[in-house]
Amino acid sequence: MSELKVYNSLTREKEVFTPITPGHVGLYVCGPTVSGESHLGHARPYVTFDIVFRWLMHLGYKVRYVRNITDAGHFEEEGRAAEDKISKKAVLEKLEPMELVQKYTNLYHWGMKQLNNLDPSIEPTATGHIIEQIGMIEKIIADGYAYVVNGSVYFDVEKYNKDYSKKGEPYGILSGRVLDDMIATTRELDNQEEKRNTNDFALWKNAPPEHIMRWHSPWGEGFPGWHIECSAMSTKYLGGQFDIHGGGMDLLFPHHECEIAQSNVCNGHIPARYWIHNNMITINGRKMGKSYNNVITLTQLFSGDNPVLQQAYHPMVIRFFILQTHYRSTLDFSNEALQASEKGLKRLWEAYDNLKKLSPSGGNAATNGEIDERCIKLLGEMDDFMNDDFSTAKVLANMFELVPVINGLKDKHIAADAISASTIQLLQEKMKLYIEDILGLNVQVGSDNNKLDGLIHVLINMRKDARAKKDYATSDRIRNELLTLGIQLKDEKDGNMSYTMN
RNA sequence: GGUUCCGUGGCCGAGUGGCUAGGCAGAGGUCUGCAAAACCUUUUACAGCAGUUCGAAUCUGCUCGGAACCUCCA
Repeated sequence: MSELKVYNSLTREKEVFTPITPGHVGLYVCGPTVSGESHLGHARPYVTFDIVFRWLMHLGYKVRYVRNITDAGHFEEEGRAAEDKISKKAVLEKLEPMELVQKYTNLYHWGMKQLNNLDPSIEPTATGHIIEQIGMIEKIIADGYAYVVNGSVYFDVEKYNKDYSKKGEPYGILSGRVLDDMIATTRELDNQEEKRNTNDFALWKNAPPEHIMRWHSPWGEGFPGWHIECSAMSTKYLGGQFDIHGGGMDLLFPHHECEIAQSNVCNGHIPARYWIHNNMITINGRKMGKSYNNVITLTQLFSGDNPVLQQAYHPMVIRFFILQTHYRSTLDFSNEALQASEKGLKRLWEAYDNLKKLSPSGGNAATNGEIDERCIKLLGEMDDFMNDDFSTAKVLANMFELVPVINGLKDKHIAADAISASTIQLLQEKMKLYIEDILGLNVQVGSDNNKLDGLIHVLINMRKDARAKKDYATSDRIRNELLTLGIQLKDEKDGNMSYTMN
């Protein structure tokens, strides 16, 4: 089997993946800020890195997957006016930030479950690691790369850039930005007067009186800066240098750049060796994001309750939609595209169902060597595609090429012994492995559907009887009325009937 | 303005020099009491211009168009 290659944003090249500690992988992914509901755009990185997680485990690595919850520090952005109003109320009437955080954390977890993402190994919160963050800031100050002003602490980007450029690690190494150019072109921003230079960023912010979330620190009451939590938590759980750091492309600058600077000062390393970034989901060619007012939340997506949605979409359709493209390409949302995914997934899933029912009736030798070899080739390539920077789109393409073979065997268009028993078995094992374990596609029919299944079979038998008597009025009525309920009967070649449900 | 990237057939999307993914939609056919599904066949491509090459969607340059980041953001 080929070796795993990943595209490293740091070098802008596809590189062979070699873990620092043989057999183990440390994976850190930037998680959500839980001050609002997760939307379709958030689904992308978590599905993307769920695939990375699953594939690394499949390759036999013991993976520690750390994905944080940002539940501190960012709340001043969430509508300051509303916050001021709330602070005048009694304690129980007030918006308690932790209540908000809890609500959206729960909703986020629900969404991840719907999308069938595996739980990370550790899901640390920013509020739970204030001490570690303060510790890191103290170290940065002690080393001379940060300064205190009015109870806030800022990172000295220019000094860092000057010193670390000598090591070949200038500020901007990840995003390709050149500090001198940036100084010339930086926009005017608020609250910049405390900084020595506009590119400096906050490690700790002094909390104004109305700010609800606040902690004691050596510099007074305040809250951590926007980037330090990831450095603190990745260091704590994965070490000063770990294997993979992931997140959305929009985090590349400044978030990951700042993380590199902080961690480099504290730990003497660029924190991760491989940086993996997923691209955005767009809608009408624009990134889906709060500031564009074009978000579709996950609850809306699954319920259809949003004006731009023509219908509800099953979470697995969303997952399939995401997997049909490479993670580094933009993915454009449209009802048409999602409906195409819905149909495609249904087709794949039905073939997979058919495959599970096939018994390897052929002999050891295939009577149609051409098809037999083609199956083996298509299945074998899937491993190479995954190893080639997680090309799920190609894996799915191969699966779809196998669909006509599977359906052909089932409908007897292809002779049962056309492919060998061992190839059938391989097909069954590998499709299960890929569909369920690696791509994580799982269309739950539900275990409590036995009664419904029995009921439908009563109707199927009635229809069979009617057809035997050539009472087509009755047989059509059963079929048509079930269809209006979303249950579609299909007459099979051998006189049996099957059904699918929407 | 700077940094990074993209422009593929009706739609979505793979694809880094020759072997022209895949899905959805469209067309024709097989099967069926009729359907549906399935199966078979099939049409429409590589933004434009110039260059490198025996040969380019794929490399280079220019033009046009679009996006992300530079500010919270997956």
